[in-house]
Amino acid sequence: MKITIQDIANAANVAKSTVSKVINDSPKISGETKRKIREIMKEMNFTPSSIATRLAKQSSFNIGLLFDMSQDKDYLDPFFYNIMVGIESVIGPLKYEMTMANVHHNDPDRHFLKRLVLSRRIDGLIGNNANLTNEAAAKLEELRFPFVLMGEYDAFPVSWVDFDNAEGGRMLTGHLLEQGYRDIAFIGGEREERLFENRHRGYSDSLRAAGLPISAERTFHGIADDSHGYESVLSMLRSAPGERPDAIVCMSNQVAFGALRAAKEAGVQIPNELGIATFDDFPFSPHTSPPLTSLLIDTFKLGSAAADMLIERISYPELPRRNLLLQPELIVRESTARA
Amino acid sequence: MKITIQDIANAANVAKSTVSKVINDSPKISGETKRKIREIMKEMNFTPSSIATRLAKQSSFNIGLLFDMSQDKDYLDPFFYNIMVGIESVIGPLKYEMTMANVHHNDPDRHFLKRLVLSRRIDGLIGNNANLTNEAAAKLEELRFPFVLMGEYDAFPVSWVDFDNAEGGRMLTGHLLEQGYRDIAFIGGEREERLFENRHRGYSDSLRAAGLPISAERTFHGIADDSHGYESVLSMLRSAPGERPDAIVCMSNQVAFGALRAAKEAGVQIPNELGIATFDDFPFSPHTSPPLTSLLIDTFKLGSAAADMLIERISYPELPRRNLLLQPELIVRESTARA
DNA sequence: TTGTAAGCGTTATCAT
DNA sequence: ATGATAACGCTTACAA
Repeated sequence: MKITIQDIANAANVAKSTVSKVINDSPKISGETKRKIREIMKEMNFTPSSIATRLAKQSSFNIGLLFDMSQDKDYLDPFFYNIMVGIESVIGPLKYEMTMANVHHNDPDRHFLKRLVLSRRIDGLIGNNANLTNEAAAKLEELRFPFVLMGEYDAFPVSWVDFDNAEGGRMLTGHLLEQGYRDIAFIGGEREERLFENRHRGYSDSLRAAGLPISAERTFHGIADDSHGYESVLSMLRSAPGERPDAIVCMSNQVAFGALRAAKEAGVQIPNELGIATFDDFPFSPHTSPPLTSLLIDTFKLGSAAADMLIERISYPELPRRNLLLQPELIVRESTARA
Repeated sequence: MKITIQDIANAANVAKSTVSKVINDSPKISGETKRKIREIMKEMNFTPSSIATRLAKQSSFNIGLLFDMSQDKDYLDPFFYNIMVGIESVIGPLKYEMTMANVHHNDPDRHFLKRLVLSRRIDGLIGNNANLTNEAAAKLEELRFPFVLMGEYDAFPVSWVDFDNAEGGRMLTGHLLEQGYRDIAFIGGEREERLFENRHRGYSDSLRAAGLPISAERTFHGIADDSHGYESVLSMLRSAPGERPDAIVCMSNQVAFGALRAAKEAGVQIPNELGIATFDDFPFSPHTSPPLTSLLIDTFKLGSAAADMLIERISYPELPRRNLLLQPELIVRESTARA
C-alpha cells in the first residue's frame, strides 16, 4: 500500500501542509513538531513522491545527456562512461538526476525536443557538436532552454567546453621537435573540419616557431581511422629514405594504430627512424608496441566542466554564454623516445 | 508563456477532458473533433507536460540504469555505451526513458533506493552484480520492485542475463586444442570468484574431454589485470622450454596485454611457441601484435536482453524470475594461428 | 460523442 | 506555529 503525505498527517494529527513544511525544513515549524513528524515518517517508511513534488514545484530536477544511437560512435564511445561520471559528480550533490536523451533526428514524434524539452521532463541539456544539429541548437536558444555543448561551436554564441586542440597540436609537435625530429608530417582529418583545423593550426604554429618549412604534402587528409593511418604511412615510405618524414602527428589513436602497423610491416624502426605522437589517449595506448606518446584528455573533467556550466545557466539564465578551453596533457612514451 | 491542456480546450471550445482523450487517441472521440483539436495543438505548439501525465497515470515511464561512481570501473567501462544503447533500443520504442542511477551505498540520504525507487521516480531498474548489493536486491524484492541484473546471481532467485562463461571457456580452450596446443594454462581470476569459476570450469571441461591432465599449477590466480598477466608469463618462462605451457587462456584482455608484453620481452614467439587466447574482445584486440584471438561478447545484446526482461517484469509482475545465458562468439586472430 | 468533476501527491498562499 | 484550500496539468469515472 502506498503511503502519502496525508497518511502521515493523519497519524500525526496535523494538516498535510504542516507535514509538507517539515519535509522542506521550513523555519516556521517548531522543533518539537518537526521531531515528532520526522519520527512518524521514519516509522511509516515514507518517501515523498518525486513526481508530485515536481508538479507542484514546477521543476523536474533532471538534466538530459544527449546521444545519437543512429550514429557512428567510434570517437566518444570509450569516453562516454567517464564523461557521464564527471557530470554526475557535480549534479548529484545538487539533487539533480540525469536522463539519457537519444536524439531521434528523423522521427519528429520521438525527437528529444518534444520528448524531453517541450514536455518539461528535463531542466537542462548537455550535448556535443556531433549529436546536436544547428537547427536544434537554434530551437533551444529560441526557447531559452539551458544547454551546454561539449566541443567548440561557432554557428552562433552558445555555451561550450572543449579541449584546447590547437595547444594540443603545439604540444605534440613541440615535443617531437625537442626530440630532434625535423621533418614532421600530420595524418588525418578532413579539410574544413573544425577539429582538424584547430589541431593542424597548432602543428603549423610549432613548425613556424622553429623556423621550419610547412609543406602541404606533409599533411595527409582523410577520415581519421586505422586504414587512413596505414595508407598514409605506406605512401610516405615510397619516397627515398632521406626524403621522407622522420616523425608524424596523428589526428587520433586509430590513425596511430594504422600508422604503427604500416611502419612495422615495412620494417621501419620506431622511434629511431620514425617518431609517432598522437592526439587522444585511449586506454590501449600504453599497450601498443612501442607504447604511444599521446595527448591525454581528462574526460571526467570535460563532463564536470560542462555540468558546472549548465548549472550556472539554469541558475542564472541571463548570464552571457561562456566558453571554456581545457588543457590536455602530454604523455610521453617510447614511440618518440629517440635514442 | 506555458500553454496547457486547458488553453487548447478553450481555443477549441471543448472540455479539457476531450482534449485529453484526443491526446490519448481514445476511440470515443469523433474523427472530426480529433482533427480539429490536433490542428489547434500544432498551431499552439502544445506538448503535454510529462510530469502531470505521470502523476495522473501513476507511472513514471522511466527505467533506471545503475552504476557505481565510487567503484573501479575497469571492466564495464568500455562496454557501457553499448549496453546503454542496447537498453534504449528496446525501451525507447515503448516510450520509456532511462535515468542514470548512481548507487551511493554509503549515503542513506542519497541512496538510489530512496532517491529513485521509493520516490517512484522509476518503474524498473537494470543493474549488475557488482553494483547491486545483496541487501539492496533483497529490499527490492521485498518491495516487489521490478529489476534485472546483468551477470549471474545466486543469493536468491532474481532475473538476470549473462554470457555463458563456461561455454566461453570451452570455446577458447577447444580452439587451442584444435590448433594442436597440448599444455594449456589459465591466467587470472581469484578463487571463489563466480566469474572465474564459470570460466575455469569450461577450460577444465575441455581438457578433460580431450583426455588431458588438469594440473593446479597451470592455473595462475590473481586480479585479472595487466601486471598479473605479465608476472604469470614471466613465472612460467622460468621453467625449461619443454616443461612450460604452450598456450594460455586469459581471464581478460588486460591479462592478455600483460602476457603479450612479457612474451615479447622474453623473445617467445607468438603463436608458435606460445598461443594466447582471451576472454572479452576490447576494441583494441585487433591492434595488438599479433592480434589477439578473443571471445566477443555482444554488449548491445546484453543490454537489450536485460531490457526485454525488465519490460516483461514490469508488465507481468507475477511471472517467475527468469535467467538467460547469451552465447559468446570466438574471434580467431593470429595469436593462436599456429603454423 | 462530449462534458463534469473528482482524483493523482505535493507545494504555496492565506488565514487563523 | 499551524491549518484550509487552491494550485500544478493531466486522466478517468460517471453523467449527460
